[in-house]
Amino acid sequence: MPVTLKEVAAKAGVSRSAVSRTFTEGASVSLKTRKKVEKAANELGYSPNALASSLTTGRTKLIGLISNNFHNPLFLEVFDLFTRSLQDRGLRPLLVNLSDETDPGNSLRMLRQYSVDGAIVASSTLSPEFSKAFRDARIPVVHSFGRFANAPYVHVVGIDNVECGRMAARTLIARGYRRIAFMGGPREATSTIDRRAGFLEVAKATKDIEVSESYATAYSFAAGRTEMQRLLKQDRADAYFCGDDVLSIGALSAIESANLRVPEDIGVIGLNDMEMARWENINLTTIRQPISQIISSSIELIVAALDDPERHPEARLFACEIVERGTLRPTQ
Amino acid sequence: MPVTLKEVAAKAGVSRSAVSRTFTEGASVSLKTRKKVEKAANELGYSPNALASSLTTGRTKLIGLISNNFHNPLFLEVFDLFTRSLQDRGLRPLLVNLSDETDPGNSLRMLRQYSVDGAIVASSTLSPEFSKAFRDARIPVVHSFGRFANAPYVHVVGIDNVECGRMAARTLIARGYRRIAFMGGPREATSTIDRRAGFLEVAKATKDIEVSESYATAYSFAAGRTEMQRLLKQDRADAYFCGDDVLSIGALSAIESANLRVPEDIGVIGLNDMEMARWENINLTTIRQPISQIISSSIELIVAALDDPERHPEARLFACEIVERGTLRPTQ
DNA sequence: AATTGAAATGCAACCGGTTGCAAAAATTGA
DNA sequence: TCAATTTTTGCAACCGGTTGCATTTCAATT
Repeated sequence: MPVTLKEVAAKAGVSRSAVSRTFTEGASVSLKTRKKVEKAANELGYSPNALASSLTTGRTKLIGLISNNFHNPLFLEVFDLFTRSLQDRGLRPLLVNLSDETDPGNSLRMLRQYSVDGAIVASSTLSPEFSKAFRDARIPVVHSFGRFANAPYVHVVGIDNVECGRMAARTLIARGYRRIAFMGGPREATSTIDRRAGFLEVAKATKDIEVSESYATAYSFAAGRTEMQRLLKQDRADAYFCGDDVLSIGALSAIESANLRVPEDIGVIGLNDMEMARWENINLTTIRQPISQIISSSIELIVAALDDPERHPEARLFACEIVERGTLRPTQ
Repeated sequence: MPVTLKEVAAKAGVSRSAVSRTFTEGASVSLKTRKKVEKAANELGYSPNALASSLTTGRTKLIGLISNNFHNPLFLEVFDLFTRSLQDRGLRPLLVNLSDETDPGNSLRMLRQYSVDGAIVASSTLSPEFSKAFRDARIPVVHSFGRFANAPYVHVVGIDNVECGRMAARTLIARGYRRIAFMGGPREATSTIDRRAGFLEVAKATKDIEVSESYATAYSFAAGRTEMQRLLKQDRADAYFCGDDVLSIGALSAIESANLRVPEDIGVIGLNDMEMARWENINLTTIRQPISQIISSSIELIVAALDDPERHPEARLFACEIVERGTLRPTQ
């Protein structure tokens, strides 16, 4: 049904090569034939079949966008930015939802079948096995929101979670909180592990500070609320660093339900600065993750990797900053 | 670099056709050659190139997933469900972000270049021109969250927005609110228009009810808050039906900031029942849109349309229900 | 053992493009 | 004006598969 090269060639009275060349950047065509071809193409409503051409060029301009974070509101912003930036560069996101997948095999196979030029793994909770699988299949990959390493196995773009943990601890201490605690997300996520490490490091190095830790079962509102309810029944801390904003908001709601005041009775600091943190009825003090920088950097990196698949893996880290809102006391 | 059919054929000592047939459902191959081929394929790590085969079969199993709602948290759930269901059926979502696009031409061209088998337009605010453009290009399309019509131009799956408006009005009236108001999203969105119509219809048909209306500039928290702040300075109503949950939450925050009590001083009812409405510190009474039904029905419809592109366009509507939470007084 | 029909196989053409190469056309310089 | 270049063009082969058709293989039947 769709118009093909051949038909355009026939109508324009030129060879198929000529048509192909008019639609190929930098190919050698005279102005005269180009005009003829363009005219015919317009009249027929022709547009080249990207998939057919990929067969010979070896490039599909398809990029696998792989994630398992379909419940973290931050990721709506993430998808928005990724899809727009990819589109702007003429690349197409093939979305892969890994929510209940643990084995990279399937998704890898699928992305190979569609000959994606590259893959972006966007997740802080996904096992590194996924990125590794792509690397081994020689598909350029960047792991966004991944874990930093001095000698990364694939391109990694993200934040320094250890430093975020330190920053959180320093901030809580500076506000005069003495009994501080880390409330993490899933124990096995590298982001949880790193944030905890930084947090404890500073807390333990500071005298007169008591520190404790606990874990919610997921990065979700319900998990945060449940965990905070449990904590409130016990011997609670003065301030909590929650592994993530959704978790913090869940915790805040538990605190509120228990008729305790924030930030006077309990302080809370989150991480991410997702949209809801800004909502005036939530007004969460948090650590901002510069997602638009992370994403544009990821795109830059994947584009570079497309040009040079042998490029040495690189880790790019971005600094985070405290966003002052209402859930922490002012500095003493 | 990737292994091709030819190599497998050589290794297995059979023709290329034989290899192709072993990987084609229902093709005629003897058990013996199938074994040989499978062995060779496994050893080489072969998996067929879906794009190359689409050239002859005319099917890519690619589905364009088109949306402009990258700021409505509901759509994270929507994307989650769509991508999973598509994957479950062996279809692949090619994501198109239409956020700042007003002309269907570009996206249509792009999706044609990639020979998508079909398209799902997931948006309540996108102009019908988009779906029409696909229909005209003879690409099967379903418009999810689209506007109902008796003789729809394409497949449409969604809710009866007019009926939702009526339901909202009836509910507010039943709770004893007398001065009720509609706070819509963008004026031009069909969802806004329809919800308003149903709301006014019931309100005007009920005696002793005073009704008014106003519009926020977007379906967003900030827009809802701003609009409610404006309303509070004026002669305000007793209860508001907001065009959407995010809008409602923005409105709630304005009410709270003005030290008015919900639901005693002002009642609010939203629409969507997105995740945040359930959050205990928000606890929004709202009208639930059955998104998982809408989505599974959309998928069903697109799959059917793939099989029979000439299938008559059909509109499927789903009933909504009130989700009772804390922002409306109990029935008097 | 011969006949028959069904199942399996390979050949070759095709899907919609791209591209190396040689021939043709246009341009340049003398 | 003509030879030497440079640019443009078309041919034909190829990318990685699929498929109609004729041929071969196999099992069932007599």
